[in-house]
Amino acid sequence: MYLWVFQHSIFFSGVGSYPDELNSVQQQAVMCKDGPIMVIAGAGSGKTRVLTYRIAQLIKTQVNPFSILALTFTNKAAREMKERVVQIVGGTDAQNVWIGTFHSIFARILRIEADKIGYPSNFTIYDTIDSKNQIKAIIKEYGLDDKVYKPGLVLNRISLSKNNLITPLLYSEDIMIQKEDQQSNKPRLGEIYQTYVNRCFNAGVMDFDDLLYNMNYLLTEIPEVLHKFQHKFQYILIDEFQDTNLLQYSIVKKLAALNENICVVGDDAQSIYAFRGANIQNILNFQKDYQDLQVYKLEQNYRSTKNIINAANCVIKKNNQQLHKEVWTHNEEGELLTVLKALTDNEEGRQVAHSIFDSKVNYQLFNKDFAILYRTNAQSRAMEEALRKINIPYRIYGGLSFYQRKEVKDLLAYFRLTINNKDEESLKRVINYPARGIGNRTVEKIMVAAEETNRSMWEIMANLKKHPIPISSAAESKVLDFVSKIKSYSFQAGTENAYKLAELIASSSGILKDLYDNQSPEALSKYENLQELLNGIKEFAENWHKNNLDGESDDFKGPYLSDFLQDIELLTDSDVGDPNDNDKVSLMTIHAAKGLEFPFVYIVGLEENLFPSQLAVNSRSEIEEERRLFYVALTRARKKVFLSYATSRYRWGNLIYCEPSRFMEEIDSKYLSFPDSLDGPPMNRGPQRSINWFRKKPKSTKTTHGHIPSPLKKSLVQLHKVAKKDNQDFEYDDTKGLQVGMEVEHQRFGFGKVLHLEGVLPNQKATVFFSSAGQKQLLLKYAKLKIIEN
DNA sequence: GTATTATCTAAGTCT
DNA sequence: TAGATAATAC
Repeated sequence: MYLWVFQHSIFFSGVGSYPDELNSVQQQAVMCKDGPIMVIAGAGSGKTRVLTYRIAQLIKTQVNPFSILALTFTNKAAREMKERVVQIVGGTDAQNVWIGTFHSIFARILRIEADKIGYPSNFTIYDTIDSKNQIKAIIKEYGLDDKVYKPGLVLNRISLSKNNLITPLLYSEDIMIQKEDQQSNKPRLGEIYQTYVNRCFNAGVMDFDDLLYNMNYLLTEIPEVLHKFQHKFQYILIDEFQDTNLLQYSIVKKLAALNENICVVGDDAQSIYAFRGANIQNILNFQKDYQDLQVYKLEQNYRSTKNIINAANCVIKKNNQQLHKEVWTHNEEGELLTVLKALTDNEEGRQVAHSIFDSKVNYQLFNKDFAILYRTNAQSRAMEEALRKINIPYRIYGGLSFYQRKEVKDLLAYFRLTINNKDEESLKRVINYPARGIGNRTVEKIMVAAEETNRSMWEIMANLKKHPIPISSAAESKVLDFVSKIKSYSFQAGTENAYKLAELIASSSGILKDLYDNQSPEALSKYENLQELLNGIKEFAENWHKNNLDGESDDFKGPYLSDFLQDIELLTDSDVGDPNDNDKVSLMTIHAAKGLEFPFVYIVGLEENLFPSQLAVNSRSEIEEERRLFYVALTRARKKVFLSYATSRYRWGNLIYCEPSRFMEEIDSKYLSFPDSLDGPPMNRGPQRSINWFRKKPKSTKTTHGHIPSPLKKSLVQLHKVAKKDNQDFEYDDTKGLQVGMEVEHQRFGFGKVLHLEGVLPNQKATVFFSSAGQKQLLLKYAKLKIIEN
């Protein structure tokens, strides 16, 4: 409380402006309190700063934090915004502002209002994998060819329809759409769409798009809800407005219709989600829809060097479709952008890794100062391997997240089924895992019965006694066992603490045992992942208690399992960071990098048909989107950009030759440097050569940077020691002369004793007993065992 | 109904 | 290359 007063007194002493923190345009955008406002914010021009100070300023002028709504696209952006508001106005007020992603805020509202549109408030959420599986099942039932009706494409089309407010009915009535589907030989897409929507509804489930779609539906169909939230949210702020689609815009417009206190911030040059229905048109429409709109342009960049800004401007200039804007900076000129050329994708990885190593030493930087950005997730592997080889810690954002791993999804499916018995994808996932004798035939019959009666599979299963279906009595009793097991979980979900129940489910469902009994290394790591998930729940429960102490601290046992599910359902793994251990190189797609900044940025895979993507090269508008993507990538960097490409790479399992990306050529060469190839790492060099290369100062840094910092030598020696140690331990196979009875060490299983040997050398197999992991059969050429003693 | 093996085929970006 | 699916054996 004291803190709160203190913070506010500082505030009021500032007479309401922030000359030290904000430039004049930023100040105007912050101080202009009421009415519609649009801020066109160039890259690095302090857009988040405007948003956060604006929220602070609103609170300062006595606006109730509960009536401020700030919407972002990513959890990360939301979290950062919240943190920064906390810094300015203090904890309590900031916590009360509704800051979140479109999806999470709407999910929160829908939980409260779900019954008004026929959903249970405990609805569960399908992620993309679940949605695809559901669609796959429908395609199969219809007897259609899933090579024509590719589930991913079908989902895409359904998603785009929802985001453009096209219902299944409108879809099947639209002549253009029907013609399109006929031409692409997929006339039954509309039917699939309708069935998919029905199934989700019957299962009490929403997919990502439904969270938006149903929010809009709620506001359209239930006037009392519309009025409630129109009155509640007096001030609305939207981040990354250029990425909103029609559906999102429709919702926002409805919410803001009463007060018209809406502030949108965006940059058309950074619109990179048109493929998902994002509509640049929204920016233009906004000007039409709000006649008394105030527009502010932020053009001064505070992030990057002149060279980077100039290079980025060269690129974006090639686009026809754009609002006029001139981004400029007062920052230093900085270094030229360095172009790296490699022969293969793996070589590219090596060069980038070595260049990072080198820059780290030359400029005395941390790992976390570097980011490697790529167009597609598949490119991360070469980078990972190279970084691992020279022992540079890294962290991958995106890709297959923790929550998308099979074993994690399996356990979560039990949780989801516990909370929402009707959740069909979760049901199908675990009904026979671990194996309990309910086979495909039985499941199919349940699905048929569900389809015929327009009910969920669960309802069929739970009413087997009253409404039998043609399955064997053995199968029936197994199904009933399963039903009663889930029912007992569901019962406990209302009384039991999340962590306790989660543990109970993990063990009594048999998942943990199944993995434990299977002694393969894969199962071991899956087992560990589940333990990690359980630990996560434990931590969640503990934090939850801390955060809710002031509230209902009576003898409340919560949080419940449903609280945990709601907390994680919309998380992606970029949200599961470990804050204590964050000195790591970041690897991510450019899409994921939007809104972030790093001192040194490596943009890799700059090749035709990769970046720009081959799927985009045939249309002007898609090429422009790729170009904006490149613009986003360039403007992530503060100090220096490296552009790299390979002249060949493996794709679809075979080697293809690549040409440098057109985007590189669009940068005026006066902003580029091409290091003499002799100075770069030579191809196929052995470990000896690479060490020499490290020691030699590369030309690129020699010409642009004056001196080598003095601790260079020391760090070099240290880093090499680490790298070497790692290699010696497990890279070399020194199991020649391995005999029964010897003590060995394995990278994962630790110490063990050889019980048995069979086969001859290239394929020799050993049976080893490990104290920590039990008995294993290992192929020597893969296991990389190390002999400890005889 | 279950487990193992063989074959296939997919790889664009996110909530 | 790896994960998913189909085919096969048990």
